[in-house]
Amino acid sequence: MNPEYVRHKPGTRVTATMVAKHAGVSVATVSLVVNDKFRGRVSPANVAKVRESIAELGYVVDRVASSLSKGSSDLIILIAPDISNPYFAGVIAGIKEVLADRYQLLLSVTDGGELPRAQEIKASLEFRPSALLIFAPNESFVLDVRGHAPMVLIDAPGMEHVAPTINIGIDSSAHLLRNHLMELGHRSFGYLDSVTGSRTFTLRREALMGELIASGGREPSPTDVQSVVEVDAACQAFLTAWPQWDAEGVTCVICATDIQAYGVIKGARELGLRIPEDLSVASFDNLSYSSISSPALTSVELPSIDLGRAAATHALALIEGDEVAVTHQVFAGELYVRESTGRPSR
Amino acid sequence: MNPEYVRHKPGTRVTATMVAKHAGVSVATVSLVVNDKFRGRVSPANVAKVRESIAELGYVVDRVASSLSKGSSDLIILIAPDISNPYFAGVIAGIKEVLADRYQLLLSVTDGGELPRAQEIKASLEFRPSALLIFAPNESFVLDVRGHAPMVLIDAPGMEHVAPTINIGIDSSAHLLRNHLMELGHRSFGYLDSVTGSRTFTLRREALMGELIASGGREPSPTDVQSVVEVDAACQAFLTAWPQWDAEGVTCVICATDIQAYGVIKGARELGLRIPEDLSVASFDNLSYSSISSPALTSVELPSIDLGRAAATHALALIEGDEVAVTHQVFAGELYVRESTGRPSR
DNA sequence: CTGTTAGCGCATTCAA
DNA sequence: TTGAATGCGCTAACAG
Repeated sequence: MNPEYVRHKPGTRVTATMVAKHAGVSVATVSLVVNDKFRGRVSPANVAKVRESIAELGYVVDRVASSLSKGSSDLIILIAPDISNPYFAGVIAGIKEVLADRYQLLLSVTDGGELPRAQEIKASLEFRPSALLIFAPNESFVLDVRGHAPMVLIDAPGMEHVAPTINIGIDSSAHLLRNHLMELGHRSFGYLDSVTGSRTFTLRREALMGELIASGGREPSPTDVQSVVEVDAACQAFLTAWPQWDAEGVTCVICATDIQAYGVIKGARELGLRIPEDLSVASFDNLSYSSISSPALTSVELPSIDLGRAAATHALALIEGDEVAVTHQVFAGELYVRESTGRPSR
Repeated sequence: MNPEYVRHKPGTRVTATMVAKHAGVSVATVSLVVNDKFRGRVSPANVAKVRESIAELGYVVDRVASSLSKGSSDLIILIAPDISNPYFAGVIAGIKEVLADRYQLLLSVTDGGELPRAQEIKASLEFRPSALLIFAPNESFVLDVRGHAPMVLIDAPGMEHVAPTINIGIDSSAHLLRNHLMELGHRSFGYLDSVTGSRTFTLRREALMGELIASGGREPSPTDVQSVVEVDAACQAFLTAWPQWDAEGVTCVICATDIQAYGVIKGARELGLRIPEDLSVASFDNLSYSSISSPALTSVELPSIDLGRAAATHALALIEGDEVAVTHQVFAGELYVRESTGRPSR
């Protein structure tokens, strides 16, 4: 009961026909004006009249009808598994930078910890997007969807044969981290994985643990420790796993993401463990918070903005129909050594 | 030159007509089946045939045409100023929880630090959304837009007369923080604001500084210290302001957001300032990282998930056309006192 | 139960 | 330079 509100009045919508009538021209003329295609096609007088009428009536183009007519919406859809990870902010920033005003970016966010499902992708396809950017898919369902719209995969190692892919240099990152940890003298490693078994995460684990074990390290049980990408969930997972890990001599815990590493730090604090004296912690992402956490976190940078930029650039090329020479790009990250890793004291 | 790719082939799109022909039925029947309205209207045999054809041909509904025909898209648009603030993740989670599968959530993200502009909102309107959720607007342009679609404002203090609004209890939050800081003995306060002069931020500052000054505190120059909501930007802003603040006896810096407080912590660390002995830091948001920062951050919780839930619930009610009794909700937050605030040593 | 038909609002022919 | 006509693919009302 707030009479002062201007409530939504269905049926009140202003159409091009109404504008045309108001301006004394035809719909075609209105269309030309709103689409900025009137040069040399519409008289200045009519352009002015149409613009006045648009302003006066408060007309906005119906993009739905427009898209139907044109056969495609100027929409690029990003399907991402878990926007709660601040890592995405960087990716999104990179994408938006490239798209500018040419395309609207639509985010289709799956639920926490879930992978993009076929359903999500189908639903996105319904919008007739100009292109699809899919983050960290792991299933072959992407195959079903090919051919419907230009598609670029982001952080999808092992799927380069399916569609153009922008990847993170997991192997080189893992290598950097391994060198660092082995040099410090660690030999027994716990690993906190992400629950979204997407390929990028299994690969982070495999690449790193593979290297560590090949160098003489070992991974004690439990080996299936995982959580969603949230501080508290990761903390819980760590607290549950720690007694066994501790018994088996773990001196270093590596996490799939920085956020989870924060959870481990939190858990370690609760247990009274000193970092890095009693336990070293390292992870992937290098979020900007990692330099001010307590202790500051040793982390491998995964260049988010670059990923976004490259994916968007690639998508634009596909839309334009250009033959794209490079269909697989990899961005390598750097290792940032901070306070959370040190020599094991035992 | 990757021949194995299935490239996007324009014109290949499968339509309901093709499905109908393939299944030996009419388009109307296909429509009924895909929209789950076939009970008692289509024979089981035909339902099966249609479903088979859909699977075989890989048909997906054209939501654009569907929306045009129905007169409305099942789309709810969230216009947000700065998705890089992890605070949004909570809001989005709350919204998605309520919308479930009934509506698609479209995020229209403005550029870093920018407010939702009229342009953004106009562009969103073009999609014929079922509802609009607008985060932290500050301009009266919202007035121009009223009546086009159901609209709910989030974190928009002072705009309750424009549209239904879901707010944070800034006053009570400021009050809690003031009590805490005055009790500790602080009297001279620096304030690091957000650049997006949206009403929620100016209010955070006014409410808090107003109370502090009324209680005998003071705000030294510079008073216009602000940054975007990013760690490094905030760090820079702090480093620039600090010499003067220091000279004028500032013992406590308050930030508009946790992220910015992390920047202050980072800057203080660079300067060799001990927190809280030399400087206390507090802020608004209470992100989950604030409990593991170094030092852990004293912060006022602003309940993000509740905001999202309430906004979505309200939007659904507006869409259904229900007369909504409560058009203005406020969610109060709690104060979390941690290590970053203490008695001033001078 | 099923098919036919008439728009939805716009962009784009094609004539004038 | 302009306007009338056609169709984008689908849904809803209707007639069968």
